[in-house]
Amino acid sequence: MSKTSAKILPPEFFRRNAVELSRALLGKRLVVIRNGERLSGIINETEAYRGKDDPASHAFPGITPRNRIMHETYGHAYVYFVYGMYDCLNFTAEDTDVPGAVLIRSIIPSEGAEAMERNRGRVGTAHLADGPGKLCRALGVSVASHNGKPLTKESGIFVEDTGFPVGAVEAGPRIGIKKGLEMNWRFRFRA
DNA sequence: ATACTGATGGCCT
DNA sequence: GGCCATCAGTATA
Repeated sequence: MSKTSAKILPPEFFRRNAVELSRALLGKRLVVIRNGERLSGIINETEAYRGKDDPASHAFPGITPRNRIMHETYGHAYVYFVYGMYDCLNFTAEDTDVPGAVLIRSIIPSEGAEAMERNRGRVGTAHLADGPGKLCRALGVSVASHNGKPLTKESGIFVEDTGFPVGAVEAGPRIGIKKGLEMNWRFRFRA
């Protein structure tokens, strides 16, 4: 039996408008290699963040130490720490020197679910990785270990196309922000 | 199901 | 010093 190998998305995949990239990432598989093990899940919820045209974006005020990678280049991990407790994972988008990123809000666990349960200190796949902070805990993603890394096999964090069928996509306002609520830049599909 | 709240610390002006 | 791109617990329905 030969298993059809999933294709790793190349950097060029991310080189586009963050809003378009948000939609395009739905159904793709996020993979993190941890202790030699593949931890992965299908991306089912994302949010787009841009630059000067987006008051909710970390990039809105201009370049700062934290958001630097959002401006510099596409196809990299932008990981930030919020609320004193949680890490959130984004993929940088747009062309070089144009700010933009996609926040990964939720994944449906596929490989390594048991390790994810341990990482989360919780039993069962329900609500294991259905939030930006939760999925980082589950996958072991943090600022220290992943921020600024290119999304490649060598980095141990990348995205694959497995041909997962995405049904109807719903768009709505982004979560947890107070500005930019008029943009429907949150996307998701139901499994 | 929705609504509220405390925890907890880095980032930015 | 104020503001968070969050979550788990609790309460209420």
